[in-house]
Amino acid sequence: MSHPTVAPGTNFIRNIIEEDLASGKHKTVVTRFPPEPNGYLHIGHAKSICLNFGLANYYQGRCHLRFDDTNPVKEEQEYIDAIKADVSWLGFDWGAHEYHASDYFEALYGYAETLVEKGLAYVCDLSPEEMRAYRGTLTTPGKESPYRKRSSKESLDLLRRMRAGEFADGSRVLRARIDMTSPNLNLRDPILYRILRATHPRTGNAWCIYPMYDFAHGQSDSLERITHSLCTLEFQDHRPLYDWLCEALEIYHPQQIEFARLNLTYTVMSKRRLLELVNEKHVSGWDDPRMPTLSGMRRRGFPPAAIRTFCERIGVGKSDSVIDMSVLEDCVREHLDQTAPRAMGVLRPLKVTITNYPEGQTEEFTAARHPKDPAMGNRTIPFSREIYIDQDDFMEEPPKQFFRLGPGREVRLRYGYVIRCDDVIKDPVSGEVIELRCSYDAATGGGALPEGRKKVKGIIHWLSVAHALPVEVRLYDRLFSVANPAGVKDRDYRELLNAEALEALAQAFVEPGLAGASSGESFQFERLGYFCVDTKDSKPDRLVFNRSVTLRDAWTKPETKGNQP
RNA sequence: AGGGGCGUCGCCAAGCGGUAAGGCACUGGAUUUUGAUUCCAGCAUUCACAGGUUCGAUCCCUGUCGCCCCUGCCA
Repeated sequence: MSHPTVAPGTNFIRNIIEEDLASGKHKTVVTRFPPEPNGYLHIGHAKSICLNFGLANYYQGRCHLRFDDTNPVKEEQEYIDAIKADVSWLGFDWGAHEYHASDYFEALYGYAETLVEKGLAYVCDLSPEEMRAYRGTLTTPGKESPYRKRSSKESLDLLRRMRAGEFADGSRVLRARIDMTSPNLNLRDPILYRILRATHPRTGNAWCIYPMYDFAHGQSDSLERITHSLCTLEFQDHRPLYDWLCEALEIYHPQQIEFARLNLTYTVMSKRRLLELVNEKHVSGWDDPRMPTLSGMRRRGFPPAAIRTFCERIGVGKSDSVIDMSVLEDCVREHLDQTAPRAMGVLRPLKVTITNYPEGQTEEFTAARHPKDPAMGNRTIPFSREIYIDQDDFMEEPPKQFFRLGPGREVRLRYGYVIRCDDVIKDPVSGEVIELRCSYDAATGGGALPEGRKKVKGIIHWLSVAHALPVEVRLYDRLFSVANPAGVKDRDYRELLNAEALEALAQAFVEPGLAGASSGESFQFERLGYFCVDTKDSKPDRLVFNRSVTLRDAWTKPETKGNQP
């Protein structure tokens, strides 16, 4: 089905599957990824996708993509399309197995009549407020609805008329007859069907009653012969109901297994909050590169393979956990380091004049596209009298540990000459350093080091002013300024957004060789990080690069790296 | 005594009665024309705590403590 991914590590779910296969309970593994199309997929969904598809692949079974579309007021076709695109991009193929809970509406309704006929469900006329009052509380039992004693015959008639549209929205519901005194609230005669007049993305106005999650999910699993139904921890309390319904209906009974959802530092994972960030324009959209959505990460330049590696690396368990963002960043670097061609880019240009280099002269240096992959070939980099270096690579009063450029200091231009800073030119008004006047050592070209010459420790990137390609670079960082924005008491998470998560640099430059870079293509800007051509705003004559992630940096002090707890 | 879960290194996570894998982070050091990569080395005498069973317990039993989830006609 899908191309092989990372071999799954051992975890409690695999152990269960191994036992089921060994005991003969199952001969094959059938899983499913069941998104509700009410938002875009995020990295938390990726964990579930990789788990479900990964398990199916590993055991040579199959994994279905099933939309849990039972609430038409929140669901949209746009989300269905986006979800499919994201799952494909992540590298998984559901083949012919695309399903929708709405495909089963007729079958589900049939199950409802069956339950009524068996005396296991009834139509209840309590109002929502009354229903709440009758439900009891966490510590006190509920009360039975007066409609609970309704005959099967009457309930069946009412159910059919509910479907026929004879009653107003919210006026009646179908309930399972279980136990109003159960300590598990989900078993206090849960609602199975509600009356709701809303246009469904797929069934249009064919229905005015819709099944609840509990009466759709497990039944869909059963119809599809899912062997292992994996869901997140908050559904643990629903499992007794899942089981009760399969038993009551006497249908194929899949096994529900719960695992902990993913939490990542410096971001939020709830669809509600992500939707708010989009609607309130805190970000440019679901695919804003700062978002933890798959579409955001795609635009940010994260390779799908890196996300798969990440999902494998974090493991699967049942304890609430928060994964450090550095784990994801490491996965991204790991993949990009191997695949991204190198190039030089100057983010905040500082002009340098090589005073002893002939005016009008140009020469070209040759450099490998990748230090470890000769197959990627070479590139040529033009050099001339005036170059740009990054402002960060010069300090007027450098500390001893700083081995880049400073007054009177020497530094090596990557792939080029060793230069010495002779003069620092400042703006007479602002005092800002606006130009450096340096001299070069002609004997050091292309990395050469003449006999007896002291080795230069610092190496910096640069670009010839006359040849540099002007581009826009967008520096992205973590969305929030605190590790757990959703967990900060008395502060709305929106107040904790990292104002520096996006910095657009309109005056940046890159090697002329990048002129033809294609949309989405990734490069490593040497010494800076990985950058990709933005898929939305970049134009052939005005490239826009997004920073995917910085390089590891042993120089920048830890406290300035944004790693506070 | 509402119910359901969870508690192994800063963050994840293996482990399933025989004496604590691995990853991230961090700290040293080597290589390096990216302060990158790579490479070596270090990093839990201890598994929430207290008892018990056992020759032996992170793994079994009992109790305690801590954290998470559950009172939508959401999923």
